[in-house]
Amino acid sequence: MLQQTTIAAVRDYFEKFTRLWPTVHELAAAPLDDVLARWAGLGYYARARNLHACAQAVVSRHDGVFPSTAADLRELPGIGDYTSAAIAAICHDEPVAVVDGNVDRVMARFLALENPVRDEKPLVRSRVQEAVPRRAGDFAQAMMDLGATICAPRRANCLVCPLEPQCLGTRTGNPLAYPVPPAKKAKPERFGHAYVIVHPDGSIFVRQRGPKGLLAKMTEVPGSDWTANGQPPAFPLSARWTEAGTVVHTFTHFRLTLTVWTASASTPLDEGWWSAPDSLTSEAFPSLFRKVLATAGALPIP
DNA sequence: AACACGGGGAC
DNA sequence: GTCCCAGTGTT
Repeated sequence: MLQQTTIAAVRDYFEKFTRLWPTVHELAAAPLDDVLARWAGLGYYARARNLHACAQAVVSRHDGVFPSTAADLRELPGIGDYTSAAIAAICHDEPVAVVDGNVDRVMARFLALENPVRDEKPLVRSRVQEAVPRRAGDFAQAMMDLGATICAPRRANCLVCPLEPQCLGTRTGNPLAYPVPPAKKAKPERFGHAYVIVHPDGSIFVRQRGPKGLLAKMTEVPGSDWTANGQPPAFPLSARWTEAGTVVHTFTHFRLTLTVWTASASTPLDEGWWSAPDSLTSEAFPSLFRKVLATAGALPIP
């Protein structure tokens, strides 16, 4: 959950997940759709699918017990270089380099890297690896906490930093110049339409998104493709359609503006289901579609 | 190596 | 508005 996501955003989700599925066996046995529904709103939904696949792999390949080494952990779904090293170091004191975003920043400053740290991964990893002491887990957490509290994104606090005597960044006089940001490109704009069909009994017609790509397998309301040019709406059924407003949502790599349309109808579309008002909040809606439903007046403003 | 992949909190 | 978060998987 904490991959690219702050503790503040994760905390409530973590509490609910561990209460609902306290063991790897229970998580492995849970339907994926339930896991996705509980993940809804947290983003990066591949993590939820990986978490579920990881639990199943631990049960099927490892008899329900997590492997102990970074190399073996690295084979599990959703466990990459960082997470495998963090588990091995913190749980078992394996002497491996644990490099998260905090450590990237600390090392970019410590080494005064002139290139974006993304392009210096091998160097950073090897320099951290050389420094790993006997208490590898404590070292890993110390480095991450140093980045989180002292060598922070907008403040370096060099006066209280234990690495200051050997830090090249502070020696340049402007440690905040590091890490050098990668050249960023503008976010494209996309546009589309969302169709909120309200049944006379108050339920909303929803469906599941496709198995791949953005927001895969999450719940949505019917809508158009999201293209760069604004197209007129193509309503999915004949009814009295009303424009309820627009929703603007920023994804990682583009900005989307959806026009929200509502109509009353009782005929379902090909694929999907009617979701009653009571069940609407437990559907696997990403934040985008929560905004759409709020704009349509079908959900309280989140 | 570059890109796809969400959402929110802090400033 | 911008930046960045205890990154991973795919191409």
